[in-house]
Amino acid sequence: MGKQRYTYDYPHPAVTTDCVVFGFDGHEMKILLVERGIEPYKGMWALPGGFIRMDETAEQCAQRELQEETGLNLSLLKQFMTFSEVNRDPRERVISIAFYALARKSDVKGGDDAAQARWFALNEAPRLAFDHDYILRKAMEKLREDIHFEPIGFDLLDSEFTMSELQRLYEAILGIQFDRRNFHKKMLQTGIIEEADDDETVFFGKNREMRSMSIDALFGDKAEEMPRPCPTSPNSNSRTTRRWGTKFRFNKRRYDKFKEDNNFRLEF
Amino acid sequence: MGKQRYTYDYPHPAVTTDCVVFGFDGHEMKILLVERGIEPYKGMWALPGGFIRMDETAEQCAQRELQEETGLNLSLLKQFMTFSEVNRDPRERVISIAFYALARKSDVKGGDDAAQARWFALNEAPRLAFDHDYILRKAMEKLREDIHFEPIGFDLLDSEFTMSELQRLYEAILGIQFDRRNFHKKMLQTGIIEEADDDETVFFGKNREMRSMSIDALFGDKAEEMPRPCPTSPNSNSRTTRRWGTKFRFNKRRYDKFKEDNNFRLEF
DNA sequence: GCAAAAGTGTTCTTCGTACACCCATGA
DNA sequence: TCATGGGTGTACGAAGAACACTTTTGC
Repeated sequence: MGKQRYTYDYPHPAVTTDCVVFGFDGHEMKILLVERGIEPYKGMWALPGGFIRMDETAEQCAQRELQEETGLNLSLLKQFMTFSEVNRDPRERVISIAFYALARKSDVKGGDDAAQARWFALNEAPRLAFDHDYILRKAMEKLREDIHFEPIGFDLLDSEFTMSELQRLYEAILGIQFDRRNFHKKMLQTGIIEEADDDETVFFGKNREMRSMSIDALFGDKAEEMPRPCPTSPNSNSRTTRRWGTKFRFNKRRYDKFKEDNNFRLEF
Repeated sequence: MGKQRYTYDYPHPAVTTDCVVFGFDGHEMKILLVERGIEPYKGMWALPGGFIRMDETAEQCAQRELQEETGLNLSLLKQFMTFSEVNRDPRERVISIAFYALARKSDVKGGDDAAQARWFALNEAPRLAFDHDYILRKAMEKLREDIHFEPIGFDLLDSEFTMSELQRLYEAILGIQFDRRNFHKKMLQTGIIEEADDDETVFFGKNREMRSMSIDALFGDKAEEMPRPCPTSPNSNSRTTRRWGTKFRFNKRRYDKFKEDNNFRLEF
């Protein structure tokens, strides 16, 4: 059959989505790139993405393209900016709606169904096709902003994680160093993470009187009567007194309540 | 000459920009709407905006359309979200890149070059065409977020303003009430506004030691040796001892420095 | 003259931040 | 055994938040 063509009274730009997928391997931030198989920029690395279809939203398009090109199926894609420079694509006028997404550690390690997709450490990424370097930088800026208000860090870790992993993650995203003790206290104090040791919910930290925490800084304050594992009493079920490598998990329920209490504003 | 038409191998959506223009009359938030002169939604109110041209960016398009439809020429348009629902326009597939902008009090009062443009109080706005009610709500959410980090409030006031005006503005945007004294102190303490009384720059507040201010709250703290107009000494040039209606102005230079000192993160 | 808005300081509480030592693990 | 990383608490200073009375202006 003959090639179908589409005609309009006025010129229309093409519209694509591009997706910046962040990952964290426990030590540094990674991004997922695909190698372009066709011109333009054939052979260069680029953000996964592609042209929007007429029957899908930008969100659906980004998710589909990500799945097709990298094998990753991430449901939480966050739109952060639309790029509309006139000559950003040599073929024709292309406007790109950009998203970022967060992949779990397991995705980063296992990953790469698609042969042409690869994880790169942020500072080892090659130059990208089109204006994707710029898009990437904007995504990183947005991620830094968002982490002040959303507990996005947890989407980058496995469901159970150590406090040090969490701290390294925040340090990697924000590019600053935290005091270990202050970070630990601050995180517990919010009440949105809990010890994952036993199955029963141990109530750590105080939950009341929580206003706003300046993020800059995720550090402690005065420890206030928090129940702690007493090392003297022999813990029955775990024979080896495991005091190291304590695992924590994110408590979504408590986070939602916390946000509600604080007028939906949460600042780490 | 015959009607020119534009043809593509693959279907292309139409792309528009829409612009949410906020204003503040000293007491409540306003938005600028235009009445639609053509179908669809003829006669309804809508956000100013229109189709993008092939030789302009989305930002340029938004600025141009705003000028054409309302007579306002605002240079600071902030892109906040792109709307891509499949059926948001009955004519064809239309993707809209949305911006918000801030107009000064004088623009709100004088305004309306265009016959079909009008300012509405936020809570008195009619139902809007297309999905513009939704876009408006998203713009308001974004404005609330942004005010934590940017001194956008000042773009809504004239260059000189009273502390009460500023407070009413913040209260209108954030939907909360502040303690007058705490607000006053907090604002001066940041050092980014100064008294506009004399021409000479009076150094108000302290500029050092400024980390992060939780916004929720723009209130005071301990007053710290700030030079204040002494009411006993007769002020020479103004015969009437004017203690009320003190005007302030925004100090951009000091704001930039402040931001730099704080790693480009500013939280009110 | 009365009501409504603007101007101004102090105190207490909470939070941020700096800081040091011990224990476990693995090379 | 030595180096590295994890685990834990306290004390001080800054910032947040609550609070009342007086002066002016406009009706």
